[in-house]
Amino acid sequence: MQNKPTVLVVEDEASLVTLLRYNLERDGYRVVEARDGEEALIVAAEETPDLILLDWALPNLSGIEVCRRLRMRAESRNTPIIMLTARGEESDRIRGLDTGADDYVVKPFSMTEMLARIRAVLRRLRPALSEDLAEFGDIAIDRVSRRVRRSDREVHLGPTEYRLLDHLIQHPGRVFSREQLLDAVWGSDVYVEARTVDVHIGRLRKALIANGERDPIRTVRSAGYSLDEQMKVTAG
Amino acid sequence: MQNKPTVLVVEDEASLVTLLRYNLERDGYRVVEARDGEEALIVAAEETPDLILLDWALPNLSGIEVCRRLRMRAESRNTPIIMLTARGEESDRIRGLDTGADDYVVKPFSMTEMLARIRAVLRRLRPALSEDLAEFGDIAIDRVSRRVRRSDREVHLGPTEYRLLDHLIQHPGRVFSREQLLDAVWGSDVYVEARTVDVHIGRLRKALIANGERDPIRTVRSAGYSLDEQMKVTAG
DNA sequence: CGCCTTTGTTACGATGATGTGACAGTTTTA
DNA sequence: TAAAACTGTCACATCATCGTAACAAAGGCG
Repeated sequence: MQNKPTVLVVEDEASLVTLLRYNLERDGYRVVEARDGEEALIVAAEETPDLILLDWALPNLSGIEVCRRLRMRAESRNTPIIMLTARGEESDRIRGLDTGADDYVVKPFSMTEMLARIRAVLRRLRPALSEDLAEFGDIAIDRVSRRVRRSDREVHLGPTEYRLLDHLIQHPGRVFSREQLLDAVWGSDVYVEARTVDVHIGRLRKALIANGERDPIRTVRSAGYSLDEQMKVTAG
Repeated sequence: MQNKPTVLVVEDEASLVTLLRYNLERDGYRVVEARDGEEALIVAAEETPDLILLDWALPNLSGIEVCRRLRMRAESRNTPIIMLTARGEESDRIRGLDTGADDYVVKPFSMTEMLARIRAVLRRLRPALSEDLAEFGDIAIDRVSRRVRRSDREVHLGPTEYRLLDHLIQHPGRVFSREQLLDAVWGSDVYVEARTVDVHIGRLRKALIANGERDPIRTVRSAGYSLDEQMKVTAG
């Protein structure tokens, strides 16, 4: 399956969570849940979601407080947040969006509108995610037709190698540990050996350099892997 | 390719209209114009455009009001609408999405971005509006007579296979998951096994390659099916 | 240079996804 | 109303892909 954007839904009303999950998954997102503020902070750290839907009224920690704390952490500082508020709770702070949220939606909302908001926010803040086409040097990956090409040559990748490349290409140059890659590409719920990542990196390399091209993947000893930004300039 | 999609541009600033028309036509669209809200409603009814670009600030009727009214009419209920808003009208953007716009663009915008948005919205929402004739490589499907032919040979398809091909051909190259196909072809309310899609894909293939022609359908392991764009160029 | 850690690579059994024929039930056609 | 067409599901064969262990190679360090 494609590398889906992950959405964290923080909401205590179970029926609403179910509804959101159904529609979000149908629109191509991966959904993770949290019931209250504390859980939200934990899950946000574990999953590093691409977007957070945050209910304003939560048990334990208020939505605003969660929002504030998320904004203080390095890994979620730039994660888009959409606030859910009930009619009548629209204080000026929310209207001004100065709580750190990027948008807000008033309950009850139409699902069409919610999905449009999500697309809009993601597009504004995470262009790489909503792009149908991602390129890195002479490597291009088309997420619609699910094809990978390297300088006019079609490259065949297995599902895992495809997701792996997709993830790497979303953060060019950034080094990912094996654990991070397992979380992002395999999913945080599956248990596989960290060394398995090596094997798939190997398979990905093999497919990408089949024509004697330069290896686009950089190994960072005792740290992990990344796309090699050198390649962009040195490529030939 | 099919008939050109029609785009209705609702905008009172003449220079912007000219610019949009030029670029849209270059990208293969047919362009019709309206200067104000009233005219927009009239033209929308006459032309039944495939997409509407709607300025938020208009003489006569505000963009939001136009949007609301368009949404109330049967013939434009499902027409995608992209709102144009000026910087600083950000909060109105939210109301715009409430009203039923599918996307919005903040002025000033880059033309590249605008064209990309248009493609994205059309790709997401257009299946409803179909041309009478669709072609893909040497395959042609006539929606009026409900006939399918492959290079001068008439191909007989059952109802489900016909709808399946019809859906695939509307987004050539795009990979659909089994679930997406069930939603689109069977309807979102029926419950059938995902594997049923495989069987019908098989039947569709069998009918299409009865004369030993190339298989136009691509299987993407663990993802779904798509029309194989390679076929267009490789076909003989 | 030896020793240890880390990474690359291969082989292989297990798992999972897909293609296809058969079949029973249902709908449409003649 | 009988025949034909169509539908959804299953069973089974086949093939791709997966995860892991094992070993080779490379790097780091004294």
